[in-house]
Amino acid sequence: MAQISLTFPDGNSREFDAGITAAEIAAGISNSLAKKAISATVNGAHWDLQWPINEDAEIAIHTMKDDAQALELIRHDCAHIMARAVQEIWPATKVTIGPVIENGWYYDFDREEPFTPEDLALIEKKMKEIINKREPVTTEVWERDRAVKFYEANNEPYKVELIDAIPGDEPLRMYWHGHWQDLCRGPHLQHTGQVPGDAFKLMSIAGAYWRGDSDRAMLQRIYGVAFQNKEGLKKHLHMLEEAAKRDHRKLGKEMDLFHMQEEAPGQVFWHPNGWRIYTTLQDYMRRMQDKDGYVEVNTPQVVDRKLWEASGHWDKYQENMFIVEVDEEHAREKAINALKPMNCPCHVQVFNQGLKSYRDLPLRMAEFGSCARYEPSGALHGVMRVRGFTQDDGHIFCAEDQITSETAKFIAFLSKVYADLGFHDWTIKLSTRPEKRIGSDESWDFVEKALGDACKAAGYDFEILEGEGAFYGPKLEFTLTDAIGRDWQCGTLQVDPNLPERLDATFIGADGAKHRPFMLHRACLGSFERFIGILIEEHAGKLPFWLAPRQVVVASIISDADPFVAEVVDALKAAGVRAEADTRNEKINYKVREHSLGKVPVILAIGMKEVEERTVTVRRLGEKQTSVVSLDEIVAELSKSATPPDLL
RNA sequence: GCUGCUGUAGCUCAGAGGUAGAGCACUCCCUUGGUAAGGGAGAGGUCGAGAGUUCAAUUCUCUCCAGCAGCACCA
Repeated sequence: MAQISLTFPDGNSREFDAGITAAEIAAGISNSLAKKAISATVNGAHWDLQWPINEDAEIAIHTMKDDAQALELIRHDCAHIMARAVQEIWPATKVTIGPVIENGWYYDFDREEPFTPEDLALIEKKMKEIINKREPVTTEVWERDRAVKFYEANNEPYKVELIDAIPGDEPLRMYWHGHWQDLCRGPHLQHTGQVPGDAFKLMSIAGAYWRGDSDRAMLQRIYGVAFQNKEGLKKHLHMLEEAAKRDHRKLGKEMDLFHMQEEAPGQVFWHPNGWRIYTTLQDYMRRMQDKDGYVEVNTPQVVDRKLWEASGHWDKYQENMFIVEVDEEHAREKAINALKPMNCPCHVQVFNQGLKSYRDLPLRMAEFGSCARYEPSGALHGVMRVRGFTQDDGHIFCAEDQITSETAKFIAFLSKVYADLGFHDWTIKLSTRPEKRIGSDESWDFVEKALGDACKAAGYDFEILEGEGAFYGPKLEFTLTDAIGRDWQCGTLQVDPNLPERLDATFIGADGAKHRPFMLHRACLGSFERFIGILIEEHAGKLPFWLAPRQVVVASIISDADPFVAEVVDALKAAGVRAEADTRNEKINYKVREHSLGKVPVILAIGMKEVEERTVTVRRLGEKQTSVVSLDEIVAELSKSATPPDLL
């Protein structure tokens, strides 16, 4: 028998017969390791304890203490155990796939009857039974024909289709959890009892297309989460509760920021409080862009389809545009317009007015452009995904040799804005040429390199998303991570040589000839609607003072203090602070509770003591402790807090 | 758009084949109270829209609209 040499994590190597399994190696080390082992890593690959090892390798044996491997196996075994449970309860159910995802797994089923929330409890109970049986997990490699015949005989057409999609040279692996069997890449645990029965939970049922294709069958997906122990599960469920508390739709109502209604689905009715945030943010962006050399423009909402045909949007996105038909009395033809879904074609029209010289470039054109897109109904989500929104849009018209420096300039701009808004954790992704594209490879080479170089020059690393670019050019995507670890793609910068061509934008070069400018599409916040949603969730409603719609409530403790309350409010307002009086006939407890729930950052309480001393008692949101400060002092302090970061 | 669920007072929700209820909010009265709900009274609803079944529908059925979760989509 051939010998192989295995190297352990401590650096020691030992000889073994080829074909030995990690389970056998573990057993050779100690009884307890044999029991505790869950899987191995063999030459970097996650390896099932049962799989033979046939060549020299570096090997490590894992136990539940190895988080990454443990979680993967627990979740993957949960998927199988859940599928087995479902088929035991409803034998006619067809199985499809069940991968591990963040925090858990899902499994897609084909079954006539829909699953109900009550079914989840049933399935969980059955899963616990299976776990308690501690049945062995076993695996075999099967011949293709045998596997296909097997699944055909068992009426599992989805599995047959999966086998067809697996490349011919890959072994087909069958796994058994007790008597139940599934086609699976593996690896898996040693027996069902290794899954912690108290650390998983079935979460929800949802529809999902077979193979993610909306033209194919709609399956039923069950989601679950699983961890190594009860505490992990508890922590996760707690995190979900926290996320629910931050939901901008809930906070939007509680803080009286905005509402939506049936008559205008996907569009926001901004209330005074929400509009405060919006205008504060917009004023800030306007100042920042102004400082960064942008000119601001404004372009029409309703634009004839001819322009959209010329830009190419009509072809591609007609379905998603709001169409406006105008039947003018004397017009021969009905005019067909569309609400603008984006601003770029209009910006090219502005650019095209008058001859442009190379001396005008780079021309940075910005618009807080209100756009309308007919988003599919199922995509709508609070203010995060809407049909009417305003982008902090901008287009930089430039020559090819300005792309790198303009990109670097934008990254610096964006980094300042994100920092001012409290986001320090963000990343860049570079999406490169897709399969279907226009333009020469040389031009793609150049532009992709320009974007990458600009990132590097600015000191930022980036991840490459191969083939994810737009058909006309590559793009940078800026993704920020919020306080509870969720990622939001906000900023973008896209190089576009196509639209200037289609809409015939030109400039006169130093050589006196006409040249085609490049266009850089760029946005920093993305849309105000969505970004405000993110801000609300990031801060759980407790916005930084300068962005808070209601900054200070001055509350009287006794009505004799009312005149001084009015004086304090006036002084704060004069100093640029959003202050309001609360002189209602209510106790201070009541007022504090109400304004705390309303996320007002500062409450100033005023009783007779304060009136006499011309002071205020300050209570900050989230703090129980109060402090007494003179009127002049608090006005100076809050006036500073209310100043936007770019004006400090 | 697809699958499933949901739609009752301003908000959060209960309820039932015989046309509705709670708490909070609101209005009025009493209370002037020192940091997360003081007491009392009152007003408030075409039960998402339309059609059907029924003696009778807000309740059952169908269609539509909107929302929620996920999928698909996101120039």
